[in-house]
Amino acid sequence: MNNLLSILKAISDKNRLRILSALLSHEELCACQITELLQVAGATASRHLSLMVNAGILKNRKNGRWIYFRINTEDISLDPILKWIPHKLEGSNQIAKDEDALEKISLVSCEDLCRKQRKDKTCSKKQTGGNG
Amino acid sequence: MNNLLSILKAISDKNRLRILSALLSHEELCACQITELLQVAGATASRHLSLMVNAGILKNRKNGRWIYFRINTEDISLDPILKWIPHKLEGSNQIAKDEDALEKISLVSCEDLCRKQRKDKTCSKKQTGGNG
DNA sequence: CGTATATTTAGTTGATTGGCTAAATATATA
DNA sequence: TATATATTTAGCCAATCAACTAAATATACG
Repeated sequence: MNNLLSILKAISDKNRLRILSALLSHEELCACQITELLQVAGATASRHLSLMVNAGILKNRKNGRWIYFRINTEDISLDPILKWIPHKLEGSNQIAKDEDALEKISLVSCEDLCRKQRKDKTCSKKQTGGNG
Repeated sequence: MNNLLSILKAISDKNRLRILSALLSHEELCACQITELLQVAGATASRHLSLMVNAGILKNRKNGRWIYFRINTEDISLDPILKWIPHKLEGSNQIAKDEDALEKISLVSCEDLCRKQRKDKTCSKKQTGGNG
């Protein structure tokens, strides 16, 4: 029961459903790509991802500084729900937008993507010290 | 997406999963029977039930003072998950206990069950006035 | 109509959760 | 080794949620 509950809780959140849907059509995505897709702080994306890993829905693989996530296809007991979800997501506006965004994100290397995110983060900080 | 989310949220709670499991094996149960099963306040059971009705998972039917709930079998898009859940709940201790409890609950009429619950409620209240 | 009563709705409270920033933990590279 | 940097963890805050009690809303029945 607790196992099932952790699976259900891991997918009953908008952003985590978006992650799942992205990985159902993209095999493997880097943490920075997920962060870019959701447009949240890296720490926030990381928390969602580790929740899904802990629930057994995702697996990850480290490659240097980057960590790649994918659906855990080893647990075949998940097959039915992983098949059902995209069916219920058909026609979703959000998912369609995400697919567009993912196409663009996929074209950029993780290095470039992370550089951009670092810049975005700096710019969004309040300019307390001023620089004029 | 919001439709799917409301379904997932409606089943990603321990007590609501217990309700669902009970109705997967019992066709139809009265609000007072669910209340008895969960051992919560009637209002609490009612809130869980209406959440599930709003998500489209359950339907209800009024019969005099009693309201009976059952799985909404009209929405066939729910079939896959309704089949998957009991599979993932196999071997759950909680569900086994619930099945035992339901056997006993089913033997009692709603009138008797509600009378018992009224009595329980009265007894659990603090005896502010005293009666000795 | 008036009383009893099953269920729902309102309103409150404590726990959980999703978001953020900052600090800690790897990893690559000079 | 020291620096840069991708990700995770920790700590905080606001929002959500599950539980309760009390009040409101049906419904049965005299």
